[in-house]
Amino acid sequence: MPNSNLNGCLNCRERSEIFSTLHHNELIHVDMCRVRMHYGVGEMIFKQGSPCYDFVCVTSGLVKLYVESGNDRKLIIGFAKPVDYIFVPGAYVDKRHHFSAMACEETTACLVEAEVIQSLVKTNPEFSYQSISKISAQAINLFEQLTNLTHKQMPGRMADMLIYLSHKVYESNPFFTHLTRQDFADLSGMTKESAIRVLKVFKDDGLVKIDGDLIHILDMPRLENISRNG
Amino acid sequence: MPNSNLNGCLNCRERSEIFSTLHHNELIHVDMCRVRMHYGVGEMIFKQGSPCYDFVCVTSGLVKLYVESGNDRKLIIGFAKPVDYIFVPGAYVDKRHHFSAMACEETTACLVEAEVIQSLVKTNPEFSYQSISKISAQAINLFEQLTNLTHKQMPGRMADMLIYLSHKVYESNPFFTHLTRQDFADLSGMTKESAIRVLKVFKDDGLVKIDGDLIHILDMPRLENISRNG
DNA sequence: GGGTTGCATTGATATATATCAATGCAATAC
DNA sequence: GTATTGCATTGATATATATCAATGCAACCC
Repeated sequence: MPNSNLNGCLNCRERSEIFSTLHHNELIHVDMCRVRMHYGVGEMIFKQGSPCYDFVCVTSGLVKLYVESGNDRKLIIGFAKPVDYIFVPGAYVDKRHHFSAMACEETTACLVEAEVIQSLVKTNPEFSYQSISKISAQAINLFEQLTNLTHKQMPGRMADMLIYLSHKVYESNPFFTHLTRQDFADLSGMTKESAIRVLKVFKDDGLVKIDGDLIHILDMPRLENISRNG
Repeated sequence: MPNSNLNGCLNCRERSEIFSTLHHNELIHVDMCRVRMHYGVGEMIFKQGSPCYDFVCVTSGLVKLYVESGNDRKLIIGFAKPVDYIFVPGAYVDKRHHFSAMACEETTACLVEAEVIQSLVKTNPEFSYQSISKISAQAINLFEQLTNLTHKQMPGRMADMLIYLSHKVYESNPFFTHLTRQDFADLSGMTKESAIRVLKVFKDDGLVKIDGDLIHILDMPRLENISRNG
């Protein structure tokens, strides 16, 4: 049964601001409709272009969100980690996904029918205000990503990415990551080979230390400086 | 008096979907709070980083929206034309503007205190749903812009830009524009010189005809092909 | 008319970045 | 134990793009 765990959504309410805006009976309703899913590393949660039926909330693991262009290049636009819900803008526009979501680690997520969530927007003003804030914040991040990727050269973009991973995704330094060099490249808009070369320079300059999956930013001020000067 | 024109917002309701969601008394209220402004070419309507006090709705002319990065490079992320309101995501996040708005032609716009609009989000579910749709559509455009700018080379980006101008901004072909070569460059993420060179190739290849401010796309299928193949 | 200003254009050159091809290297499969 | 697979790394090279410097050219000013 989907809501066999009685503390399901109530538990998440304590950890995610979005659920705190829901009234008790709304939360119960969401909880009833919820399906718990597990995804292995590399498994697709949803794919760009496909119809969007479900609202997805990540409860454990890590999910990368990326856009694909024709020539099978990818650009990672962000991550979802516990307890983030993935705002799907297409749900309010054309009922299609405009980016893909893939598990980068063993991941569990709750799915709720998109209709259920969207009807909350129409009945709960707090919830809709939260939704607007969420998508607004996402748009603001996209502005920054746009200028970073178009106005900076590779070292600046790589520095941005490392700082982003440390501050926003893993929230620690050093941090463990299972991201591949290709992911690094897809995050900073360059080829895998270029990513490797830039990282090598950073290592040689004593900016970072990379030990397998462990990344340690040794000189954050200098890295921030590289980010600033593009 | 701001609402000397009795048909003010009522008139816009007929031309812009966002106002059609407002109830009569809400519209009257917005109309009462509204200030009509005029901007000359090159005049700034609001600047990135500044506090956002006002909701802006363009009633005539053309406004470019752009983000600036440290090294005084710009990237135009879109335009607002009659009757578009400019959705300011910062209003729901940190009360700051995250992009700038500048008139590219003689422009008139109505300003309404941001608070007035934001309170409508909390009282009118139709209006908040519209707001979510608007910002969602904007986010979707940003995804596309991101991949266009990072995964395509100059000819592809220039083709995208010309198609965008013809289809979405001026909605005609040929079209008159007062945009400069620098604007073209800021739209397609390259330098002014590169923009000129790419345009020259397009002209020599018979793809477009440029006569001062008049731009004529002669071979749309081929231009779309260039856009697709990056 | 001559000067100034702002934008458009061109050419020469430097630089950043991608591509291609090869090799290394650890984990897993048989 | 050897083959295989997937990812990381390196070097050589080609290409895309920016930069710099100069010139053109129309509009406007005095």
